[in-house]
Amino acid sequence: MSYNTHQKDLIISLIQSKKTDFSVKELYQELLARGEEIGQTTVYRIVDSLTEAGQLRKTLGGDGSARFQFLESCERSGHCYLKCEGCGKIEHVDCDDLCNLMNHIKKQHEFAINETNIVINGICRSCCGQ
Amino acid sequence: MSYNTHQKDLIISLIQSKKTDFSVKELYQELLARGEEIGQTTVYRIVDSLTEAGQLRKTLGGDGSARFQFLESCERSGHCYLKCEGCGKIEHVDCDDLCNLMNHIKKQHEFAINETNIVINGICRSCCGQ
DNA sequence: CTAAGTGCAAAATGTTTGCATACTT
DNA sequence: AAGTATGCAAACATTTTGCACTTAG
Repeated sequence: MSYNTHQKDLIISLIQSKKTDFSVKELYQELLARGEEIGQTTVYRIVDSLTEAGQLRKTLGGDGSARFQFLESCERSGHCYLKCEGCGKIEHVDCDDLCNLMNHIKKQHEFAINETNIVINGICRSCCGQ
Repeated sequence: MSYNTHQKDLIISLIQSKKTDFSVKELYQELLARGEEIGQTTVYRIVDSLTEAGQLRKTLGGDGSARFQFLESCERSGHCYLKCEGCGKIEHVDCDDLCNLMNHIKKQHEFAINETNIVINGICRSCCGQ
């Protein structure tokens, strides 16, 4: 089983408030800056377990280190994430066109899509104007 | 400018034959196993420059190290990659449903999609049967 | 001949592990 | 009390850098 600890609470409430992706280092330093007491190793361990539990998605940042995104639990079909390569912000999209695409791929290409995991990269509106 | 070297030729012809993704280490060791003379640093450097040039796509492997996929040049809209999480094989898809989805996202969500970069993960037919 | 590329060894970075201590239940 | 989590320091792995040497044009 698993215990509830102060450190887990700290991390979970912090990542739930995040609208962009983040690295372990950023998380750790943000907690330190708030005066919270936590070890870097613990941040690694909690982030890993949340990733295994499917609450975070792990990706590769431009600098080569791992970055994580908070995933709201969203089981239903026809859902994907738009990730801005400018500011790192993640948007959610639910729509019929995506549903159609996924059905097409499943049937025509005989490919079982991992639906928790669809990320489309690009530039969001506010970054585009700059 | 840039020079054509033996090492570049080696790497480019090797990655073009690859149907799955790969790490720098795998590339390096495969070359060594063939008796080719090349330094690990050089593999890193050439793979990096190919990535910058858009010929490779960099992702994060389960073990935390970087993996690369060879991307055929495919500028047109309505194209994406299906990556099997079982065997690592990459398939290409071109279809109208994807085009529709991308138009929808562009217009409705005001998001400029990076079309060179769309990867959908899942399990391919042959891995599914296992 | 000059600019670009290579490869070694060393350094830097990101991540994991061993272990003694502290906390949850 | 027993099992789990924490945090430090050390170990590890991957990737990058400095520099002398080689190669392509």
